Amino acid sequence: MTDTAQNGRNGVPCLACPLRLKPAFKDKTDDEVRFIQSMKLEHRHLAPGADIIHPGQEDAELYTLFSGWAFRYQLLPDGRRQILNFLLPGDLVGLQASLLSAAQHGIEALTEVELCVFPRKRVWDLFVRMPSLSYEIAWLGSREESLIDQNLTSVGQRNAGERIAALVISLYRRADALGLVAENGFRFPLSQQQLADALGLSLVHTSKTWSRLRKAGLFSTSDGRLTLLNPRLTSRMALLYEREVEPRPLI
Amino acid sequence: MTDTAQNGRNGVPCLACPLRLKPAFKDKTDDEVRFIQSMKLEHRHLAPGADIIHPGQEDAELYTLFSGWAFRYQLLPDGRRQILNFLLPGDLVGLQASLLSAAQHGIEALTEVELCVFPRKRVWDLFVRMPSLSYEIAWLGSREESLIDQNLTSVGQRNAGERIAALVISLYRRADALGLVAENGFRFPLSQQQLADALGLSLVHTSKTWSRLRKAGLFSTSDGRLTLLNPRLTSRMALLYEREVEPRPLI
DNA sequence: CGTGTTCTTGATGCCTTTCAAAAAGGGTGG
DNA sequence: CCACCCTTTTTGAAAGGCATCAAGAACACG
Repeated sequence: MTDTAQNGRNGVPCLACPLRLKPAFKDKTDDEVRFIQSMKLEHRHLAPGADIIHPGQEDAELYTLFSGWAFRYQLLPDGRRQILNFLLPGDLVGLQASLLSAAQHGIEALTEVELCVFPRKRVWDLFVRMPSLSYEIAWLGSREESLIDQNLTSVGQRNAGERIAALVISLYRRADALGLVAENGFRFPLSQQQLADALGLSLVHTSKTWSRLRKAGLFSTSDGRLTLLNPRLTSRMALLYEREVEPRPLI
Repeated sequence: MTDTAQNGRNGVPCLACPLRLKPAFKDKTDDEVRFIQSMKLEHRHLAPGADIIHPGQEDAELYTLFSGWAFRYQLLPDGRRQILNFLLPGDLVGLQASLLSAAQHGIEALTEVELCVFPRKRVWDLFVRMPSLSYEIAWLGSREESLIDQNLTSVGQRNAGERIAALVISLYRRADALGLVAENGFRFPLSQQQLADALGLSLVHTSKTWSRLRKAGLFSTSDGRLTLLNPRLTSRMALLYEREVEPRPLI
């Protein structure tokens, strides 16, 4: 099913990484890819719901999400949960946690995931030995910050319908850049509770608004997939204008 | 009034930077500080309300905030504004904007500010020549992301009173680490409109909740200063537990 | 085919927004 | 120093969006 079995403990060799071929990612020199390969400790496979990083963890490793979806979240002492952002294939996972002394958030697998594991200790090496990669890591960190900025703007300023539209559009575009969209549809593994926690809305209100937008013909769902029926209307409702998705580094 | 006049266009020499002495910051080697000095193009002085980076700007420089307060924000097409985070002395300004091809946000001076200007073009040099500094820049980027995470959690999960309490506590702690607090009071230059935009609340509701918390004895304001009268109660209302403020790099 | 989870729907209430206008500051010029 | 104007803050009233409570429907799974 995955490549793990055929390729053993380290999965696909980085030089032959299928993700690298996607238009979403920038080209790398062989040197860089070889360095990445040498840093890669393990190819890890986790089940849906598994903890990738738990809140407060002090020895979090750095990962690249090879396949599947995950999300980053923060808890309040009384149990309320905010989902901060979603992680899709090619995204760096745990950069913040691997740089800071303790993780200020948790990361959980949303679907089955495969992770390329890079030991925390070697991140420093990378900065010393591979400036080009370290620059790209900082770039990816900034890109993630920019995504969170947008989520914060959404939660702070948009109403329920606008928030849902914005989230759907944004995930659609990211999935599309990865070649995961077929006939305007893509795998959409979020439960309504997770949606609610990402949007800063109650479960009930999320459900009602979600079905209102479906009935309005913005999108449809079936079998864990979401199909965007009216992208124009959806992005207009979201007040979210197109932005070029420039290719990004894949570490 | 400021040191700018006496020190000319480059302000205080970095080796004698008074900020560096504060306990909030980690020590640096002379080599590192000299490199920073050599990268510093200018010491810039701006008035309150000035644009430091405007939304969409493609040639944003990198700055360190030497004195004063600023904030980062994002606009929706219809004019709604979300303030993403506040910047205090010693904070890196414009990292995201200087790495990405176009700024996804604006940055505005809240008070008079002094900025150390580092040319965008030389950021790459820094990654090649000074791995220790590049690592610290990535670290500071992650720290900023962590602050935004907390704001997102606040806006998504806390009610009006809790949000205000959390913001006040968080700014208090940051100001305290910089030695800006005297007798539990510190300069608090936010208008209620800015507060509202940071909290994701309407101006009216912000005003009412703000005065409710004042009357409840959490804090008082006068003359542009805020005094924290009941830190325990405030942080309990905010559901915000203490966290060690570890010293951070000052670039 | 039970049993637990997730999703849906209805009813109620409150937190927050919106509308409106007065009060309080802040700065300028006479 | 006061009159005047503009911005910011405060307060009241009404409406609405969203949360909460509750329970039934749909679904997944062993």
